Amino acid sequence: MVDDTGLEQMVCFQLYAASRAMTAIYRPALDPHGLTYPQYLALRVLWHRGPTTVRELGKQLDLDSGTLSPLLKRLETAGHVTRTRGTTDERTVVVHLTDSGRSLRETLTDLPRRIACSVDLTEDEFIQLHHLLGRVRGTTSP
Amino acid sequence: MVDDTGLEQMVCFQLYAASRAMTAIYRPALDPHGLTYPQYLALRVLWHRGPTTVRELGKQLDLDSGTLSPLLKRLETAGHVTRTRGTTDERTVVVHLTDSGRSLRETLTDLPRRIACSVDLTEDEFIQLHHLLGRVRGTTSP
DNA sequence: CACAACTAAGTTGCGCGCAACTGGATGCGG
DNA sequence: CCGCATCCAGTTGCGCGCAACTTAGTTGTG
Repeated sequence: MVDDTGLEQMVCFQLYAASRAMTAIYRPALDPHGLTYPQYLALRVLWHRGPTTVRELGKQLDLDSGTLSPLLKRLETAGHVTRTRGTTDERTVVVHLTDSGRSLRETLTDLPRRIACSVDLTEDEFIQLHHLLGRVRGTTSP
Repeated sequence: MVDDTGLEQMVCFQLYAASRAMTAIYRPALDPHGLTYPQYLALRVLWHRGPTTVRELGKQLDLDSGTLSPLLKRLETAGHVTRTRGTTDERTVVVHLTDSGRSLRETLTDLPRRIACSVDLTEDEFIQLHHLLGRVRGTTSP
């Protein structure tokens, strides 16, 4: 099982493959609503925090404006959010949920739970995985 | 720390963010050689297995021809591999390393070790993480 | 106040991922 | 041997990610 590709490499590939596998699990649930997984993540932040600047969305999701600007524009044309210039600082753009965007929260409310059930990990394993991924993120991003 | 976004959701996002963080760590090491992380993974398979069909590469990397065909074409124009039709089965395409592709193996030989050092996890934590990611992959992909 | 340094968002360009499809090769049942 | 389902790569189209750059607005400093 452990071949000569090296354990660390394997971990990195596993990360890469597992991440894609997880978003693949979300896809069939999000597709009917015309949402992608990153769009869903952006909506989650908005559901959680209310009106949010692009910059703050970027901090929460670890994405830059090069990714977020087109993504938010698509969410806007889909009718889920509006984008308005900030009043005090006109450089910023504040993203607001529309009724459509808010209503998605309820229709998708039990999604994470359903996903968790389809992934065969125990509660403890979820916590361990969460902890380890947090450490990877913590030691790599700063 | 655990807010109302739900633990499973957090794990999924952590996976998504950690995967991108890891490939970001590889980037500065691969960039000078004009390689991307997925290209590096494909080369690893070729280093490990020798001449390999596109289909087998897809199985190893969990990618389809829609992703691999252009990737391999770029590796070919970069001079690292050649692609030739299979002799017995002319549907298949066998990917061979060139001298250039083989030489990369030596220049990048200690890369995983260096990456592992820059990620502050213990040996045990690497093993745990590897195991948990394997379980996620195992329970989601089939 | 003037002006440089900085910042926020957007744009461009490129390489993935993945769905949907195409075309050529293979194999298998009749 | 023929026709038809199946399989392998490749192509197309679209949405990320991310680097590099642009534009517009803000802040700080003399």
